[in-house]
Amino acid sequence: MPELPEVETITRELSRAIVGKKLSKFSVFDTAKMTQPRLVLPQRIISVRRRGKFIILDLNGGPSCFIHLRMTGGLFTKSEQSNMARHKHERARFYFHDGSALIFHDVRRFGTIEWRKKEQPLPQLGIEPLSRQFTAQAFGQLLKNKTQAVKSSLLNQKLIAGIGNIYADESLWSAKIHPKRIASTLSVREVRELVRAVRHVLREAIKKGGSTLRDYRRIDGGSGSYQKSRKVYGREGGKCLRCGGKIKRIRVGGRSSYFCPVCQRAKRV
DNA sequence: GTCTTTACCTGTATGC
DNA sequence: TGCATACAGGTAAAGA
Repeated sequence: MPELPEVETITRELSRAIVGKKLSKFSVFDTAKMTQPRLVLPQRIISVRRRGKFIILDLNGGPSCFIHLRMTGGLFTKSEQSNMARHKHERARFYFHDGSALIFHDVRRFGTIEWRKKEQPLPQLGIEPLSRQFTAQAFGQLLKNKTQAVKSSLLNQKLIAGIGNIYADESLWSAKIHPKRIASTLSVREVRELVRAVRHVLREAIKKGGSTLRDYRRIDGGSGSYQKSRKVYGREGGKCLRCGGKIKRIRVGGRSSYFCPVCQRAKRV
């Protein structure tokens, strides 16, 4: 499930692989979900960047291509194989002048590709958690009126852009905060600790190329390795690596949430 | 307006 | 083996 570290990894790899290439053709195969854009081609790819969980390809003459991988989407580069047969889950293909291609693969068809002008705003996205703007003060302001569970706030892309289920659980464990704590009841110290934890967890995950638990793959088909560093996510019944407590799974906002009931206590407010 | 639940979607695991 | 069912979760839309 691509979250910020996975999307950042793909963005960096794509940047090395396709910036400077000339896009000569773009084909959509899943016409029920995506429309064929009106594009004047060829155009050169001038940059690949990330905002939240979006991957953005900028062309020299515009528009830009906004890709969201959602649950099972993936981007794969193929050298000299732009004429190769299409896999049943391939949803779109970018063809380049040199004969190479970029494949958009998505089993569950949640992923999106949108072409829009660079200056056209993205859906409202919150603070980038790895930017300077993500301070304890700024985050505290965002949470101060929130009566929802802190985990739901972490997953709210309008507040913070890029965190998904895995890294929300890992960050809350690192900060010793129960996922169901009401966001507005966090102390200044706890908010500071959570900001530190989010930054730390995301940075470590990027260093390891993200987490490959099920579907996520890098652009050459390789895996990330942060799944080996997970402390709680997917470890129901296992021992807490900090206190030895038994990791529990509960549902928060309709999502499976893993935590240690011993060192992430639900505090009375 | 805020928060929670549901729908979208398909492969995989489980139980009968 | 074959079928039914539950589950995974990012996001938008519907419902409370």
